[in-house]
Amino acid sequence: MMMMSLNSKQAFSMPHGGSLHVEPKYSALHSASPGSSSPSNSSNSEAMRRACLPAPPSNIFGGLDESLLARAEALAAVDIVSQSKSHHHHPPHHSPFKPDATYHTMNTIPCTSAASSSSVPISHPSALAGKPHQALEGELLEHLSPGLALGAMAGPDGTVVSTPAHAPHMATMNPMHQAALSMAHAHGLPSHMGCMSDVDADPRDLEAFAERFKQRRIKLGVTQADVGSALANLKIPGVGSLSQSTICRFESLTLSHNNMIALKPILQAWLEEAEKSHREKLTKPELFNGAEKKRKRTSIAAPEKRSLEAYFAIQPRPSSEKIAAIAEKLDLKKNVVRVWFCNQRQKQKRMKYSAGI
DNA sequence: ATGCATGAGTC
DNA sequence: ACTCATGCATA
Repeated sequence: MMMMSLNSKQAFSMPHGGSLHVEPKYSALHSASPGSSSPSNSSNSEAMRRACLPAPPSNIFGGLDESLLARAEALAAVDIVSQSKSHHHHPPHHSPFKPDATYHTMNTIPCTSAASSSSVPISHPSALAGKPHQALEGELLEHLSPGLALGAMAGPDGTVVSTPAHAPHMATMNPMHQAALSMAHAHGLPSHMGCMSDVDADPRDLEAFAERFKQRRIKLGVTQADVGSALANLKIPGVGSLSQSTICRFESLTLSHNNMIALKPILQAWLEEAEKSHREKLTKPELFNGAEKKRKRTSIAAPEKRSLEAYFAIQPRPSSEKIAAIAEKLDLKKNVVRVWFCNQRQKQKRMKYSAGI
């Protein structure tokens, strides 16, 4: 049984948790941070966020609650209307199943599929709305117009990526990083490149490395999935395999800053190993296999998603009750809604210098 | 490439 | 119950 595929992941997790504000190491005077308010970085960033978000100073919005919500809904509605563009040939797919398709099974088979492509036009629908709301409890739901959302046809197209064209940010974000992890240390490397240390955490370097990594990986004819599973063969203490998803996210810089930093040395180690092996025409395609059950992925229909986004813009951190209410309104399972909000928050935070928030 | 989900560690 | 790192499933 593959029992190692589980604990190996935790190797990178760091003990920073939510608001653990420690590890002030690293002289914070590397690269001047741009004007952009640093997104999320290590340690206390979370604490700060929390200290800022739940700030319902006065009820200046008291009377605006409704209008705000209405606006959110209007936005969602507009989306629906302005969707029938011109040429689109897609059957208005509506979730055929009730939002209850969430069966899961503990499947622990390492990646084995292959799929790799280039071009990474990352575009994220960052909802930049930070109105500290809170007084919109019951009303919040009273106003939602599920009829509108549900009634309107689901966007026939899958192209919902209305990239808000982010500015050509110059990178160099907050250099408030903490070195790599304790374990997972990259081993001695040839270092004949003379331009990178495995312990640096400069976003610019990360970006550069990710790019080089991808190119060289492709040159070696290795897929992201291959890299993921090959990682286990490196025998680095505490480092097991990773999924294609993670490799992909690393290459596209869609991981958190900390995560990028933690993974870099490992992937760098792999790259060097792979190139070495390649030179000597020696490959070690060690792959395991396993076959178990599958998991059905819940699919939230476009209309519901729009409503969720509208709510998110108003209140990114709804209370449990609110979540339950929203879930009911949208006819979704509460847990699905909760997870959706979690993922949405995570997306907003993920690395990738989003324009100025 | 990404959406929805799980689980460990926190708070 | 949340954040974070990850992963399966899927477009």
